[in-house]
Amino acid sequence: METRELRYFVAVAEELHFGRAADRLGIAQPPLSRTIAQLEHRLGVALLTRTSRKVSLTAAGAVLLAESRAILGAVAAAERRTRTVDRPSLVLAAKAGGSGELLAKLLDAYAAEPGAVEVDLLLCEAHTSQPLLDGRADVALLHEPFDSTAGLDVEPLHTESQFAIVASSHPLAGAERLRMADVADLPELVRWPEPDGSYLPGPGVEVHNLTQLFQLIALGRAVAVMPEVVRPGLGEGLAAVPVVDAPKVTTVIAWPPHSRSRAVADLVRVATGFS
Amino acid sequence: METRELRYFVAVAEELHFGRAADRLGIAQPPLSRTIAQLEHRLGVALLTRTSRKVSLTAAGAVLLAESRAILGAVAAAERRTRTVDRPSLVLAAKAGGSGELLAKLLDAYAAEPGAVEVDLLLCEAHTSQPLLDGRADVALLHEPFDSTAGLDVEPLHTESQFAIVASSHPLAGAERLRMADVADLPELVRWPEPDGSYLPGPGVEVHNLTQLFQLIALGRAVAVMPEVVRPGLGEGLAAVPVVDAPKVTTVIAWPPHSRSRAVADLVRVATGFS
DNA sequence: GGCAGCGATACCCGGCCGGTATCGATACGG
DNA sequence: CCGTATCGATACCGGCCGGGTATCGCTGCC
Repeated sequence: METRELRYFVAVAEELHFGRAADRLGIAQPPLSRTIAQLEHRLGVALLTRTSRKVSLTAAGAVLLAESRAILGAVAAAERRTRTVDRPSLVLAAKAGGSGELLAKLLDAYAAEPGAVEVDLLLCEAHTSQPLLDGRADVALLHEPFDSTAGLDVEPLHTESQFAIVASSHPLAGAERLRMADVADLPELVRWPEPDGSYLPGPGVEVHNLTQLFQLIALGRAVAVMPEVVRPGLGEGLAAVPVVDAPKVTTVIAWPPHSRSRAVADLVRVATGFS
Repeated sequence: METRELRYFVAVAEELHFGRAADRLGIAQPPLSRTIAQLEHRLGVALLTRTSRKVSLTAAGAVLLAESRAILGAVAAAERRTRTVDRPSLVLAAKAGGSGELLAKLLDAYAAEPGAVEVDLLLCEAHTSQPLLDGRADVALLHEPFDSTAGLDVEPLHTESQFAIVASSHPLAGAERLRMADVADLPELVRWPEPDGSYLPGPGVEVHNLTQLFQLIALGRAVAVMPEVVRPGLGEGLAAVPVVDAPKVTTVIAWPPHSRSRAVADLVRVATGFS
């Protein structure tokens, strides 16, 4: 299996449409059809079921899609790491708006290290682990249990409890403390995007980032349960009420398991040092 | 980067010789030279330094070699998992001669599970984690701290202390208990192969598997420190003496982080259930 | 039943992959 | 010090494969 075939397959599996997939790949549709057919032939398994109106994934196709994404991510990561080995630098992914203070402390402490290299920040709206898997980043600050840490090495840094963020005018804003049951079935709960950027069907507003979320909450259109770190970022018109039985959130530093980078090891050591 | 290029590069990086690498790949030397040169050109980095007498890896080349091995392993794994999704089966890697009883218990308990699939055993001489990384196995029984568990999800099953295995006629055979210092610099210690099958230079006999090792020990040519599990497999002429300060050995069950297989989850649950 | 959308098929072209022949450099032996 | 063997690079050629256009066949829909 060549990465070209995997790229082609991922495009078709994601679009579920040969024409659009070919378009996205910048090639014509017939060679794409042919390549997928060859791939299926060599594997001896059907990856897609096609009628002339609809394309869908088989079980084998679903497996290969997941595997292919991981592989293509690893290839991109390998490429970047190979390219940048001579001019060392470090890309740190973090959630925009989250863990501001921790991040500042970490960057300062690391910069004071002997042999520290330049650190580039990659601020994500959501799915902070994604850049780690596709090679855009070397290290990430993640929040368990929200972010997936599958396939990554992690060290916990900090654990904190969660708060309900509501509009000041919301009936719950005056409460001393809340329980999950108090917020679990409010109609104003929101939906975050899936890793591929799509949204599962269901009730609640589709939300892209924290700023947008806070605006919605201030307007009384949404309610969210979030860790303590976001509190300093709350503006006017928002209130944070402790949710005593919400799961604790752990901030972890994560990196790819095979990382041999001196810089990553230093940063992790510094981070765990003052946790 | 195509997997073809990575396969070619790995061959050259491992052989450090274009001719032999081309031979191993079943192609002629000139296209191999050309492909590597193209790869370097596209990456904008030198991967190898060549004189007409010697080829060696650059820092970038060392990085790409490690990454490439992981990628090629992931590709092979993806292929096998995609192929076998419709006729589910499970390949379990374990060290030949190690953990025999635990293995039998595990297989029996899993077979009794509803929805259990066929389990194929892959018995390894050493480096049991390798088949997991290159896709030949779905689950493995590993022994920390001997086996590398980098990049794998693990659950500990069992911890045990270590014994020195010596010939009955050996001066140490009569001891009640030993310390690491007693065996650390015996001339009869052995060398195990590296993951690539080669042996680091140094003193001691090169050893391939347990049977061979036991034979060497019985002949008084070797001494080894090993976990308790091997005891039942010891034959005549061998003695096991506790080494009180040797690191504890933990048997773990390990699987690739992105595994979505129902069968793997079941097996892990069964294994951790009776640990 | 005509039509539009979509994947498959047929066929052609150009580039790339792999082959052979050879060169240039280097270590080594006489 | 020079001949020689070894090894990677270069030059050049042929065939295959990846990508293009044109078209077919099927299917759901007005």
